[in-house]
Amino acid sequence: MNNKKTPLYKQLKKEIIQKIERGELKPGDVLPPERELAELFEMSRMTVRQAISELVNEYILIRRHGSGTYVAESKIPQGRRLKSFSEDMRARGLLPGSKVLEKTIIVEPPANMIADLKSEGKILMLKRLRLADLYPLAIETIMLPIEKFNNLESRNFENESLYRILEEEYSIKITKAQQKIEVRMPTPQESELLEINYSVPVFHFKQITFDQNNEIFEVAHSVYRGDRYEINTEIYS
Amino acid sequence: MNNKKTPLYKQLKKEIIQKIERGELKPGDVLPPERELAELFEMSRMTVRQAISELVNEYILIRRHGSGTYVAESKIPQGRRLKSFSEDMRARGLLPGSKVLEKTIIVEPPANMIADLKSEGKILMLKRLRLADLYPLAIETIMLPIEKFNNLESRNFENESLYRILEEEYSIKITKAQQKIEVRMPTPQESELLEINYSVPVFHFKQITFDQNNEIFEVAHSVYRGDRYEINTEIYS
DNA sequence: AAGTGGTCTAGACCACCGA
DNA sequence: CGGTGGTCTAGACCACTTC
Repeated sequence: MNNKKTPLYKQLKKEIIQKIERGELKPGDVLPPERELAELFEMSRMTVRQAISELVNEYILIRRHGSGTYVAESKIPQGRRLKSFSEDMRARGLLPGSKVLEKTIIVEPPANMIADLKSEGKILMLKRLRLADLYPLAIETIMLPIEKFNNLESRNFENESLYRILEEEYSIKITKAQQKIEVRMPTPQESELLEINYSVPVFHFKQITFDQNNEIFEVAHSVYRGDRYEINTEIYS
Repeated sequence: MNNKKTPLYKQLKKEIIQKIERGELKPGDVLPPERELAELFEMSRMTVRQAISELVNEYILIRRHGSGTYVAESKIPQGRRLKSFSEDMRARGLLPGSKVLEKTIIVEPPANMIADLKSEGKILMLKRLRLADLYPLAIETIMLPIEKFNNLESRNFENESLYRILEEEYSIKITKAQQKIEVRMPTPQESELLEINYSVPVFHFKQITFDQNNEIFEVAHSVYRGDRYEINTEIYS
């Protein structure tokens, strides 16, 4: 057997996810029946069901009563995928751009972000104006615990993708993000930076991003112009 | 026993939700231990756990290992499931309500909804003011092709769930919805109905809903107060 | 009819929390 | 320590899909 501390159903979950990642199971493929998996992995059917149930909740598998369990067609519904600003813009047919407004190392995060970043160490704060086809579209403020990312503060960020750097050079895999979306009026500073009238409302996104170990590695606040941005999404029952 | 067709765990789920709705269980309250619920409702503990697990997934309950199971506080993030207004409110710990503003049968849908409803027949337009804890929170305008739903126009809708009627009496299964979310300022009529100042921005949701045959059965526009509503969501890579 | 997932039982032992 | 939720078993029968 494997690690005795890890629950059996989590081991099976991992096994299935890896088969999907390695391409041995492709979208639309059928999984072996639950009874067979139980025999194969030497666990009871209820334990198999717990593993599968969690994967179904994560939209990775789909159950069809009387038919079988299948790998979901598109793991995550279109428009609900976690996208970087650049990816998002490209998907909308716009040219992404970036202008660094601030890049500082701080000890205390701002009051409105402190709740999520109960950090013990220093924090890199990166504030960027985000452009779409050369026009300002959003203001993005990102907080990263600098202790996890040696030398990250020396990077430029003007035209580099932060997520690409984290993934390729710091082996961070982004898995999940929690997002709150509010609507409000812009502050005077925001309306100036975004070049909008004070009467144009904005989206305010507050995002907490998790890595492969389910640890928070980023807290981001973004303010988007309400007159030039809309959210498109698909939801399922 | 109750209805023999309904699974036991769903009966228990309903029981718990009703206790929350009636105020017998308030946010932060402890549920009876699983073993006690099992005895009380004459079912096995695993069945109790299935009911509770689903409510935990819907962010209605929270489990604390070694301590107990609690009713979630209203600020807890909600999932990415397709929810009716009532379900959404319940998940936030608020009491849903409804007031019909308009219920008419029309031939031509309004210009801003026509694109999605290339309908050949008549349309039922239902406009409701949606309440949370008795205060106005949203204005919802729903268009349904009336030819598909015989006699639906005779229903009251004041305190009936539209989705429940469609599901139970017309065998419609809701599978998917496409949503656009914009932010804008309210019209004078909207700010009056929602009881907000003209300077409070609003969310504008435009939703197209699909049934089990992937056919559009509903087009809905909803306008939510920006000062009292926020979207909570999880996204995955 | 055969095979699949859906529901359910009556136990067992482990891991964590709080007094 | 006792009580809680967390994991797990080895069955059983039901409901649905597919042939």
